[in-house]
Amino acid sequence: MLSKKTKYGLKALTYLAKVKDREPVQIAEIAKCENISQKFLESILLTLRRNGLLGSKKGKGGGYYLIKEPEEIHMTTVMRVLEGPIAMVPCVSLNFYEKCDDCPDEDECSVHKLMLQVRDSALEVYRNNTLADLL
Amino acid sequence: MLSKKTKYGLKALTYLAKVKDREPVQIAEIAKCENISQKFLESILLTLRRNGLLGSKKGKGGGYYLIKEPEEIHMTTVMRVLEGPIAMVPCVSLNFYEKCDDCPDEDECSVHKLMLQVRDSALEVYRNNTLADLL
DNA sequence: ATAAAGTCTATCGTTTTACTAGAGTTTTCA
DNA sequence: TGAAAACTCTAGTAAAACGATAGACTTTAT
Repeated sequence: MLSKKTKYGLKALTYLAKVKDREPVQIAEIAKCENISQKFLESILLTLRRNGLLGSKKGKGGGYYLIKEPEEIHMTTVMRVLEGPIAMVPCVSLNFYEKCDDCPDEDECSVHKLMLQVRDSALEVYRNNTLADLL
Repeated sequence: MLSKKTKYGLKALTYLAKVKDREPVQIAEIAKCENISQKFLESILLTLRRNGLLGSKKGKGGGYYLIKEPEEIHMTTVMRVLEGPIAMVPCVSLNFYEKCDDCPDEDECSVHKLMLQVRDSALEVYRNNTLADLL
């Protein structure tokens, strides 16, 4: 299941992508328009900023804004930042690989075989979509 | 993330698919060979049986066995039984559709757009794989 | 009859999720 | 310059899900 965190994060990014001239937008505005708990959204925007997807401006008239153009923001990045590994199993993860402690031989493992395909197909979708494609 | 339940279930199905003549295999044997907690495996095999994927024979010499040929067992079925909906979000689920309570318009929703594609690509993988393909 | 094996219900500890509280910091603008 | 607006950050928490375990019960082969 997609976490609410990812869902809200995507919605917020989309919202910000529609803003003209990358003017900073206040958390409260996004939260209200997208029906998101404000405090929760705060922490989500914070992680997006820490991971280089958003910029922020403090003080009166401040807020969050996109740092890159929507065309440059790939869904692979967004998903990895918000949701974590794209693979459903660590043993087929590109960025977060981990060997299974059960499972003596990966090449013989049916789960491995199947999940490799699932990862590749998901990856293709995420690679073919930027934030601009979702507007 | 793929749940252990699904992982173990898949391994057990694969194990059973390799058995000659569909002889019943005891839980303990599968648990031992695949490094799975026996009690946990019990409950998994039970749900597989309840959902028509396995048969069981009670008493001495009993156990679980495949009810269909591996070629007839599609991964779509297995995944839905063990893992639940294939879609990452209820609003794009074929079998478990639910409207989002936030989100006024699905067609305008960026999450919806993206997750539709992810669902379709996953579905294609699961449709193209039967248990026989994983041996 | 007895032992082997599946069935079923209940429980339990841990982790994750979704969210909240509240204090602190920075910036703007009157 | 000072007060208000707005972001930053650290904790914490309730509820749900997950992974696993315990134990009593039922069925069947021999």
